[in-house]
Order: sequence, then C-alpha cells, then structure tokens
Amino acid sequence: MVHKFELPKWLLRGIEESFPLRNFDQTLSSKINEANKNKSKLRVKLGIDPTGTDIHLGHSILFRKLRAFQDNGHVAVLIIGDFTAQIGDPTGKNKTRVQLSEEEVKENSKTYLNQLGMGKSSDKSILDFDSEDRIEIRYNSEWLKNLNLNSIIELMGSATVSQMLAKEEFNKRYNSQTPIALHEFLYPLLQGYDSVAVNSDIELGGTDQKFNIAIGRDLQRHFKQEPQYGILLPILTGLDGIKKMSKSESNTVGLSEDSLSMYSKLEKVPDNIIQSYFELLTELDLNLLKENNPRDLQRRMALEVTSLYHGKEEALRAQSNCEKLFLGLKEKVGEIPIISLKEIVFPVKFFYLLSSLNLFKSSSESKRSIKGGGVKIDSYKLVNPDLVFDSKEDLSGKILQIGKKIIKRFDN
RNA sequence: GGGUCGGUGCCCGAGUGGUUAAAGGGGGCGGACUGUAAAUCCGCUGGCUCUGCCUACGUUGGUUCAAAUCCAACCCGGCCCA
Repeated sequence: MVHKFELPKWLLRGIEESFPLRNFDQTLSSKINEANKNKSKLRVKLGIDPTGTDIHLGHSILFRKLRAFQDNGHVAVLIIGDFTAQIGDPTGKNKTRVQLSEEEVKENSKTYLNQLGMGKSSDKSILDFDSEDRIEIRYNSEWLKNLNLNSIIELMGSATVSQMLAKEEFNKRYNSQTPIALHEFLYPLLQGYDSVAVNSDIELGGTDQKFNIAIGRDLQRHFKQEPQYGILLPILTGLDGIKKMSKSESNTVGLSEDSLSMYSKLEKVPDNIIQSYFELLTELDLNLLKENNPRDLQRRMALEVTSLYHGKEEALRAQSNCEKLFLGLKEKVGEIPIISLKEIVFPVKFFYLLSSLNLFKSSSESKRSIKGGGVKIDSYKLVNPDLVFDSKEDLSGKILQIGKKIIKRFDN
C-alpha cells in the first residue's frame, strides 16, 4: 500500500533540485514522518570550506535551510572542511585553487562560526547553537588526516576518470586547456567520504555540489550505509544580476555589513533578480510578486532582508535614511555609520585622508575618484584632491558620500 | 622524457629595439539620464602626500646609449608522441 506523504512547507521553499529523483517526495517525507514518530533525528550535513572570511547572502540560503531543519527537530551536522580546504574544491573556479595554510584555515573557521552566530542566542543567529542536541560541528581533518594509502586507493577506485571529466567544471577546464591537477580529483571523493564519516541522512548544497553529493551517496553505499538524500539549493545571483554572488566578483552583501549599506545595496538590485531574492532570502508571501511594481518590490525585499539580520527597527531606520540621503536631506539623517578621524594627522590633503581611512585601495584611486566628481561632503561635490583640511573641526560631524553606495559620518 | 606552440596590466588581447605606464575590447569605478537599476552617452582605470619619483610585459642573467621586443639558462602551461 502506498502512502501519500507531502513534504512540509518549510522544507520546500526554494529547493532547486533534489535526489534520488525517483520518488524523492515520497521517500523523504516518509522518512521525515518516521523520524518524527520515533522521535529520532535526521542528520543533515552541510559542509563549508573555511577559505574566505565573509559569509554573504548567497551562503545564507544554505544556512537558513539548515536552520529550518534544526527548528523542526533535526541535527545540523556542520562540517568544517579544514582538511579539504587545503586541497581546494575545483568547483566554480576555472583554475587550480591556492592551497591554504593550517593557520589560515583555523582563523577562517573561527570567523565563519562567529558570523553564523555562535555565541549569540538562537533568535539572533542564523544557526541554532543553543540547543545542543541540534548542532554538531565536525572538522573533517578528524577522519581525513589519517587516511592511509590503502583507503585512498579504495576511494579512488570507486570513481572513474570519465565520471570526473563529466563534471561540468572539470570538463570546462579540460576543454579550455586549463590545467587540472591530479589531486583535485580527490576532492569530490573526500567530500563524499565526509558523508560516510558522519553518517548523514541528507546533504544540503548549492546546485554546483550535485556531483559531490552524489559521490557521497555512492561511497555510503560502498561502505554499507544508507545513501543520503541530496537537496540542492540555487546559487544566488550577485548584485550585478549576472554572475553568481561571490566575493571575488565583489557583488556580495555580507551578513556582517551595517544596516544602511545592506539596505542600500539591496534596494537597487537589478529587476531580473528581485523575484529570486524574494523567494530565497525572505519568507514573504510570493503572491506579492504578482501585483507590485519593481520599485516597491525592491524596497520591500531590502527591508525584509535587512530586518532578518539587524531587526525590524533598525531596518526601517536604514530605509528612511537611505531615502533622505537620496533626496539630499542630509540634516535629517540620524544613524549613519561613523568613521573615526582619530588616526588622522592634520593638516591633511583630501585624497590622502580618504586613502588613509581605507575608503580607497590606493591613493591614486582616491585622487582619481575625487577628480572624477565622485566624492561629496555634506552634499557638496569636491573635485580638488589636494584640498587641505587644517583640523578635525573642519570635518567632524559632516557627511561623506562616495559614489552612491558609501555614506559615512566623520567623527573624532 | 622527446617534439612543438605559448606565458603581456583585473581578464581577453595587440605590440617584435627607441615619444610605451604599453593599442583595442571586456570588466570595474565615477558622472549625466531614470522608477533605484538596466540601456545609452561622457570621463577615469599600476603605485607613491605626485608638477616629480618608483615599479612593471613568466624568472634570472646578458647584449645595447636604449629591451615587452635580441641572446642564454631556468620555471610554468597547452597540444602531439612516449
């Protein structure tokens, strides 16, 4: 007799793809039902490689889904790929990734966990670190570090070269005559082996993880475990509306950004991505999308996302500040991120001031920007980079605007 | 390991002895415009507290008044062969 189960709503939103394809809904929902009935917990794996330091909205999709599992009683098995990070996942890169040192990896893991809200109460963090039975943090060096050659050969024997070359990223590189180092083939196998090591029931990942997650299933079967389910979530398009959100494209919104910059970036996302941001980054009713015009949708989405990370009140303030600034009503603006003049030695030339405050990458760039008319103080465009400010008092309390995105208030 | 082609700025790519910080394009940044954005148009796009100085064409050394351009060795990659 076939039971007709439905996957719960909290799980469904924003899923791009899932597998095993056959009867995914039926088998997974019966599994969830069964777990609920037996009060057992599903182990939901999500791996991150501590390669960078900033978590952005693109990553948040995965973490929020993981949190949804936690909130529904399951265990988030967060794997810090401290070992695999040293190999480098070829995914999404067209070139061999630089290997990271042990220290870098350690440092990065720490900042990752902080950004995910470790140490904060669960209502303010992305993942629930409070409920001990719902979070398990594992470092994959634990089991990968001491694999001996025999085991490695066993792993390698479970996949073929043509399987590897079928993988899109490898394929691209192979065809475009870009080098693929041999050890990169090991990456999917090791990630797959993580699933074996933690005995995962479900693995979450971006759509680019399909291959790796599938390898996990193969390996689990090989090691006589029940293969995991794969849930693939979409890759978020970046602020440019074209490429995927990624630090190297500088089209990201970081979770740790202040409310004003988060809001102001989001309220001007290109029209073509509003819908996906709505669906993937908020819990708002998707029916809203049918009626409203793009401008209203952007504002609504920006407000909602900013609220998630800064609270409703602060998000509203960011919204109104943003609009006031656009209208040039500088006096009314209250909460603008402050930039301190403490370290500055006066008198100081304008361009040098801005580059010393790290508002530009170089002093030449600062100079260029000023000449090009991109910098305003209290709404007045200043185009002379060699302008000299004699003392702090000339600046403190004034509002600095660089282009349309950066807004700061000077403070001593 | 052998043969062969190649390595230029964020990326692609021109340049084969001298007004070359290096054409052109892309991307990025800024400005105008607009519903913010996009599209379009215009400007900028190595660094330096800068009327000048420094560093740059895989690396190192050499030839020359002068090198991205010539020579040598080395490193790295693609392809073909083993």
